[in-house]
Amino acid sequence: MRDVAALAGVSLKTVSRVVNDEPGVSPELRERVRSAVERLAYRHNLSASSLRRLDRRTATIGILLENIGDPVSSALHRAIEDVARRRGVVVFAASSDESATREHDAIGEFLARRVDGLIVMSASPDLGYLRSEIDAGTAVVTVDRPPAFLDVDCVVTDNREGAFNGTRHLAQQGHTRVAFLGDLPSIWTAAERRGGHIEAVRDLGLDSDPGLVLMGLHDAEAAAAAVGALIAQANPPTAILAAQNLLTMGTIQALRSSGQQHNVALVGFDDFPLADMLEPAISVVAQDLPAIGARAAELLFARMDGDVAPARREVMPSQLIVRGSGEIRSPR
Amino acid sequence: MRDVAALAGVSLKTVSRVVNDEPGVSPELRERVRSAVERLAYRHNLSASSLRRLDRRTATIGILLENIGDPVSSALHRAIEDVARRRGVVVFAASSDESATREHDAIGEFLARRVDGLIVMSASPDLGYLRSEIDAGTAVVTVDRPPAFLDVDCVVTDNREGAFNGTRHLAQQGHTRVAFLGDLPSIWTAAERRGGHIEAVRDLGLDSDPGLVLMGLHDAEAAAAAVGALIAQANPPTAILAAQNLLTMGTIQALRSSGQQHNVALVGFDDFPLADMLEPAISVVAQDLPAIGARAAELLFARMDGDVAPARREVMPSQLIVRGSGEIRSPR
DNA sequence: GTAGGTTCTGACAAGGATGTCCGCTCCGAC
DNA sequence: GTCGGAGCGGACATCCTTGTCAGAACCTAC
Repeated sequence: MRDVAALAGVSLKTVSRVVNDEPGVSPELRERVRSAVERLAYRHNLSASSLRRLDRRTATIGILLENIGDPVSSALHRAIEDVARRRGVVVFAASSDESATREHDAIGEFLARRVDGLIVMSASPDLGYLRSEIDAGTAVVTVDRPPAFLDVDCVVTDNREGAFNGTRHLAQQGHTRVAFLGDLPSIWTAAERRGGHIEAVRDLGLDSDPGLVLMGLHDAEAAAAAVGALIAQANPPTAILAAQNLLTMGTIQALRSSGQQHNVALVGFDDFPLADMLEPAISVVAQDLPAIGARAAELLFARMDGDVAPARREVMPSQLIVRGSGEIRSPR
Repeated sequence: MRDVAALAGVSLKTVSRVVNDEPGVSPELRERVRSAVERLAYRHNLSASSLRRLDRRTATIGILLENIGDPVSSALHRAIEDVARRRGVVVFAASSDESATREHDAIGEFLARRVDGLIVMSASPDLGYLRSEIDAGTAVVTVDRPPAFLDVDCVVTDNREGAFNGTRHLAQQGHTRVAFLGDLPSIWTAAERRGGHIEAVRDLGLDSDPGLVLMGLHDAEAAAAAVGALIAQANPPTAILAAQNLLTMGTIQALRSSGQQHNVALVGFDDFPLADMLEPAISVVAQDLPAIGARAAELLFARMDGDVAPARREVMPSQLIVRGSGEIRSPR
């Protein structure tokens, strides 16, 4: 910066004025400074700048998702990026892998770099440790799940209603024995979806066999094994609600390998590419991930802009997409 | 930090020593400082730290991919994250959407925040502008594509060989009219894959009808339309090499909607979930994305650690996965 | 008792930038 | 001729840390 000032024949302060687009610099001088910047390949140091400036902003946010390599997380990430980019804000991203300590560590790294805000798909049973950071001015919003022991905005899908609708849809095809496959019960969405399913079972008078509600399935293999066991039993379910992306995949595999894909009805949770190219095509309860991500980012930026309204919980609807697998009728 | 020092009854420097795990502090004092840090919820400011310290490191890297929401980019991102995390390095991520200016802008934002390194899937026809940054100490590695007009490490798949193998595989099933669907010709991988295909056509004496080589297809819809037109023509191809993720999807759609999925052979590029659940299951040329991402990150960190060897180009093999669609034999 | 070494600690400058404040020049308007 | 305001410069404090280096405290050995 000193070199730029020297080359342009102006003072440090004037360079700063030009770099920050502050008024009080004539167009010619502005141009002279810019060309000196160009010539010297000078790059503004945002760290030093944000250290000094009064608002202390770094124009940086951190996002912590379950796994930035999976379709759900990366769809959210992309949506957030688009909103952030419009404001010149850059995004740190990390994966928790559903580990509270990984999450805690990653968020610590973000905070050490003085992010202006955090968007978190929390794996932690207690986000209370963020309270002091919020008091210190860091904005926080959670996505996909509400914040535990912390009063901040969140954006979630109506998982309960989504699962309810999925099970009801299966009931409408005549099924009474509907199995439910869920992720780890510690995950809020998994518990909510189970809740919605059980509600539907109760309200619609379906078979409430507890052996049909399987939780703790976290990947396709576990789901496939569970489905294999389910359909091999004496009184098997005639329909399945697979309440997560990977569980749907595993269910499809298991049904096909046992040749039951046209006999056992299936509704998945979360849409995926080529769902309509399978035989049968897979009916799903779809979340609107781009909308969730974008909304979370908007809420975050609103907070950063000084919004002090009470914490909001925004609930986004899910959509049942009918494709075939969910419309297989009960043989009984 | 001043408050921590005051509370612990030590000097600023001693707090710094504790925070940075430097030697020369007695265990009792260390403990006293730590508890003061805890009590005051003090958090080390890495920006200020990297500003002051001699190595000027921020423990931050930036990665620029085509689209962090798509499976290829997010798989690379995840692999890079895992390597970075082991070193306590945090990752900025952004999408170029194949726009050189978006890429340039995003990289500029990274550099203004003084990233230690960059991993770039470059959409730019000229990365020369990074030379001054490299001289200034920023490490750069490209993935998926080689760096244009810049002498840095890169990690790429052997696209040419992959496409060659795909087309040869189709030829081995008796096909002589093999269509090629490629992405924008400005994308290096697309051009390479076309090159591999054309080489195979020549070497194996296949029909070299230029009307069978379609480039500039960037999404599933474009591919579907192209395939629709191809198979409707008088002398249609009997096999298709779809040289990109989305183009494979579009091809599957088009073949199914015309009922030709069991008649026209198909080999895709890039594996995808449920490829083995389709009918026919889809044969693909698969890249090892986790390996590419991890390797790129390792090269980057090696450079950051002072490796000054000449720039390397690491070429990773692809793998032909046989599932059915590529083994449909030619009717002729 | 002194010399010589550890071991620990703190004062001070520096890193790249911004905010504040004052002062100067120049120009046009009255 | 005076005045006001725009445009610019310069000095200095400050942001939060770390590198340097001098010095204090303590021990060991002769």
